[in-house]
Amino acid sequence: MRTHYCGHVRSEHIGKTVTLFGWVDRRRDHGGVIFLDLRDRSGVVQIVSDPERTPESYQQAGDLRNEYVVKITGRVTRRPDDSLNPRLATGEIEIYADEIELLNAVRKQLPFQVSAAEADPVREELRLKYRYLDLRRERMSRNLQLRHQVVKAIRRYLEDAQGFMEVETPILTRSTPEGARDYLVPSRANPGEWFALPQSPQLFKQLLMVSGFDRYYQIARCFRDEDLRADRQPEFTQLDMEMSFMSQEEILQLNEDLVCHIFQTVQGIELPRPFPRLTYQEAMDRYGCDKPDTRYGLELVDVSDLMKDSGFKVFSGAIASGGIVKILPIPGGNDAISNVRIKPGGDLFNIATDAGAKGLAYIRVRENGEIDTIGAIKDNLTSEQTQELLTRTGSQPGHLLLFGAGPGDIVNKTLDRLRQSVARELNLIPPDKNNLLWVVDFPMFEWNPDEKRLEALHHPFTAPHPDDRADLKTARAQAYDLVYNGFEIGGGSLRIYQPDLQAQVFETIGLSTEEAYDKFGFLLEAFEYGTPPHGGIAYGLDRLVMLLAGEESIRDAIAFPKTQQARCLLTNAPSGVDGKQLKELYVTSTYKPKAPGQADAK
RNA sequence: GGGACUGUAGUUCAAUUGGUUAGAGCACCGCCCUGUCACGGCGGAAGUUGCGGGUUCGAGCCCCGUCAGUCCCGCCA
Repeated sequence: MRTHYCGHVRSEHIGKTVTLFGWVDRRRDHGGVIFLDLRDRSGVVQIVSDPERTPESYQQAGDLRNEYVVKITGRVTRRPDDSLNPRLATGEIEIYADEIELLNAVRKQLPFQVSAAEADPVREELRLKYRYLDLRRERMSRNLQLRHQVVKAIRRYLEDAQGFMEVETPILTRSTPEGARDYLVPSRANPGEWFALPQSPQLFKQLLMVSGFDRYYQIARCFRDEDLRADRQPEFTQLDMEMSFMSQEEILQLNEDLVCHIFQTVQGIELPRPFPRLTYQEAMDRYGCDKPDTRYGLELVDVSDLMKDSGFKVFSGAIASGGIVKILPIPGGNDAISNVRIKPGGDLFNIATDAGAKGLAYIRVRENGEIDTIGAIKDNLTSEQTQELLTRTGSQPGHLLLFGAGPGDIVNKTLDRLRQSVARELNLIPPDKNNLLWVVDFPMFEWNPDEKRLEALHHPFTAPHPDDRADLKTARAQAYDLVYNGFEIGGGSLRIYQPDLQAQVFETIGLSTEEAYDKFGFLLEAFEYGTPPHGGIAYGLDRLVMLLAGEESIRDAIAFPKTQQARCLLTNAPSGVDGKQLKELYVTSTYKPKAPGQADAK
């Protein structure tokens, strides 16, 4: 009996004859026996070519180098030697080759060692140029398999357990209201007009609700033409969901279920439930951030009321002009953080000023309960105020207190960045911790100082909290984000389904009825044909996979990612096109793209 | 648009204050040994120091420009 076990040979196959396909990963010759490591997508299997058994196979194996695609037929045996090396993929079983067929050659010198030890770094530029080889490496192969497992778990749960249905939405479409820059595609059939690639399927999924597909999901590709980061790519994948007739509470419950299912099936991790919830206000108060990393403490303390009448004008002045004063207390900060770093030119000072702060005040709590600080603070604090301040911040000897004073958004931004930086430096972040939490009750709108108007924080179809209808300007939204270890991995909202309320929201953000209809009249018209109450959520799939894989770059969760300059080093896209193509598209350009690396040409 | 870091053999790195013929591990090639598994031994080949210019008696190292990659700010849910 000959069984085909390509890529899945395990100890239960011992005694059977198998056929395997793969790449010769390494070849060694010992004691007249030739060993081949065969790499395929399940890892590495050791092949033994025994000269006493089959002279032909020995001859073939002897001619091999580490550079062939092969088909090997042989018998699975247990390794005779019991000194197994558990670190290696090979070991427990091996295969006596009866026949080795060379299917294809491989260039003898690879750009980098595919089988190199995990610790061996390779320049990312090279990895991206030869991505197909990079993906052969164990780490990347594992990441893509993990991604596949996550998607499979999502589909199983949503379709089989919850009755969701996947619907594909257009890639060539209109601009949606997310607010990022669009990728545009010229229309040959409609001279001078342009498609936009979707920033998300937002409008289409709401239309599907009107159509009666009350539980929709899609693994959806999205595009945003903004600058890249370690966790941002110009094209990325969302798990996009929308459902009708469900309350916010029901949506959160279903999604907790989904996320627990993913962690359970993919990682074998049982997440504690229910997920903690923070209101937006609590998150900003305690962490200065709407996606707080709650794996460690370092919570912020508001001392505005204490400093209101302080003689220290930086503090009292900030409050007088509508700002706040908050403290980031750092246990052990006295020893760990020197004054040089807090004062002008220091790294922590720079973090503060980069965030918009004017400076960085501090107090050091000494052994005897005394405090060290700059004179201007010390001279203007009564001993009662000092005591209250130390009590509120839970200060012990050794604490360093960093102050933020000024407009609330700048103070929060400053202390949030300092908090994260300090936590990393002091190793306060526990490994292997999975903190998931909901942030709820986001505000509906945010003041845009540049355009001098209110802006929808989420998007303009987000429903306001039913208790806050009286004054929409300050209303909370029925919007929620899912935060995982300080990363926003999902966000959504209940949507507006009543036309009059929608009109009020447009009015609030200064969008006239005409402008609104011009932008998304098709959606507003659809809503006149009986819209069910609905809401949804979208997850950043690449980011989720990155975090589950323990990677620090989203690129390591994507098969073929772009560089920070939004180029593909493998295909060298984007590229210039010939004039004929442009002419067909009625696109004229006076800008001649330079070839990448042109300056290198002689 | 801005800031920081990086670029040396196929690859990962080293090279004192600017000073001889730019070194090492892995990979590659040859020979030997060996049920090996990061095998071992001996030998070999391999370099426009990203590219262009400048300073200098002399530049991998200093200066200017440029290309590429990474991280961050702005931007972006």
